[in-house]
Amino acid sequence: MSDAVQWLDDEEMAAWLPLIGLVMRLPGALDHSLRRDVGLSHFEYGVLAVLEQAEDQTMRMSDLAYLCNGSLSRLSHVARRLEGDGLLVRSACPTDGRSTLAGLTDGGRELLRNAAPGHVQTVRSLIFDEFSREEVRLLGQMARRIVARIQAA
Amino acid sequence: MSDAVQWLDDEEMAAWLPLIGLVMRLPGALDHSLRRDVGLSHFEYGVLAVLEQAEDQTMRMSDLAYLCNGSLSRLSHVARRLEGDGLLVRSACPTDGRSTLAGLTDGGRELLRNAAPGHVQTVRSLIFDEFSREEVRLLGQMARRIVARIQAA
DNA sequence: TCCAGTCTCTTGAACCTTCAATGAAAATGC
DNA sequence: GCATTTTCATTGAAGGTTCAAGAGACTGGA
Repeated sequence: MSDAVQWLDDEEMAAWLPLIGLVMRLPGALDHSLRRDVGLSHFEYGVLAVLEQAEDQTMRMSDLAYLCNGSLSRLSHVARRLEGDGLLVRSACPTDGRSTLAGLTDGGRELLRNAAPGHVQTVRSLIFDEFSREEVRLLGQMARRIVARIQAA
Repeated sequence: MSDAVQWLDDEEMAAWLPLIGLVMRLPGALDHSLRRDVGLSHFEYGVLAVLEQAEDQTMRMSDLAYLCNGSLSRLSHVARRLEGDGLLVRSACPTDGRSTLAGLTDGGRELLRNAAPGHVQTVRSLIFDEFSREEVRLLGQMARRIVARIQAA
């Protein structure tokens, strides 16, 4: 029986612990600065930001959830709150009766315009000020490969 | 006035989006497999795992919270639940009346023994099976630098 | 010694996410 | 066509996290 566990060795541990630290602390850090500056969580900000890039600033809920790295249920709850705050509108999809389209409102656009500079500055100070061009490329590539693994699982 | 925003260019975006994807999806993935296998969240598992490595398998709540990448409040709530499940005990610190010591119970040790192999396997399949030795070293180093930035902020 | 300030931890309320159930519409298979 | 299955989205409940407040214990200076 070869069910012996291949434990993490010291080198692997020395990489794993900081990685866990990163994934556990970064969302909180982003939440904190966005909440302070514009009263939004990072996920809420992400929803609006993704929508802004979309054609007609409109997108199906499922696609939006996928691009925002969240569950459809989570997005649905968040969309209800954002809609209540006048930052987003939902409407029936004309071509598929099952789908709902989420669209950015003028209020949503304006909030993004106010929020974006501070958020970019936060992101720069946490990430891009620290790394060289080449390191940034590498970091992105590694993150992409891990996300692919997660999605495959 | 030089308050012009230095937006993220394409290369930076191409790194930032996957990194966000990573930090938003990895905790959920770890939660999911641990919840399925042993009924614990990743944070709960982390609390027990950190305790296991500690001297006397005992540690002050604040130190534990720090090493687990969570707030003291979060740890306090979690410790109450873990204590209720008999996985952990809290006791007064003999040398500092403000502090509380958290210690691993036999039940906690046993649960860890059951949970660890599957968890290591999950981590391997998501991270270490994907990267070379050198890449792993780099990933850890980058994560460490970002965490340092977060803590400095 | 005393007291103001700080540190450690807990608590309850508010809020958010997850999970499972549901309903409606579209696609599939016979 | 019709029944079945799958997809899309919402909902309410359960459970977890955050935030602000507060209790108790230590510290250092007057």
